[in-house]
Amino acid sequence: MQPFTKRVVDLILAIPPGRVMTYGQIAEAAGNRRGARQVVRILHSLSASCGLPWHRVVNAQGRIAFSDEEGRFSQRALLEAEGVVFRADGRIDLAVYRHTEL
DNA sequence: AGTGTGACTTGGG
DNA sequence: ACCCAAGCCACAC
Repeated sequence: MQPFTKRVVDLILAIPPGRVMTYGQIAEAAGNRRGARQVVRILHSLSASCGLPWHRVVNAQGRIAFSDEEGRFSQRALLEAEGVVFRADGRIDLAVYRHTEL
């Protein structure tokens, strides 16, 4: 496993319940500001096998980055279960829930 | 080897 | 608010 990948995984695992991080933020924290898509791929490929909390990762607009209807529903349900409140337009307030890596 | 695509981001009009 | 172009990078065909 590459260093970048490990960093990304660690960062995601370090997100406390009720908080979220954006792809770009994770990528930057992991050392590659332009690696948002890489983060996406990692999540997509490892969440299934490693039980990563993919639901705590959203796009820069505070919206669930998912094309699948079921996936979005699941993620919303999981986040709400952790205390995250969604706005009327289906977004979450990043100013409140964004987890900064210290 | 070349091309297209995506669970992205940022910046400009 | 919305749409679009460019940047970046791994993977599938």
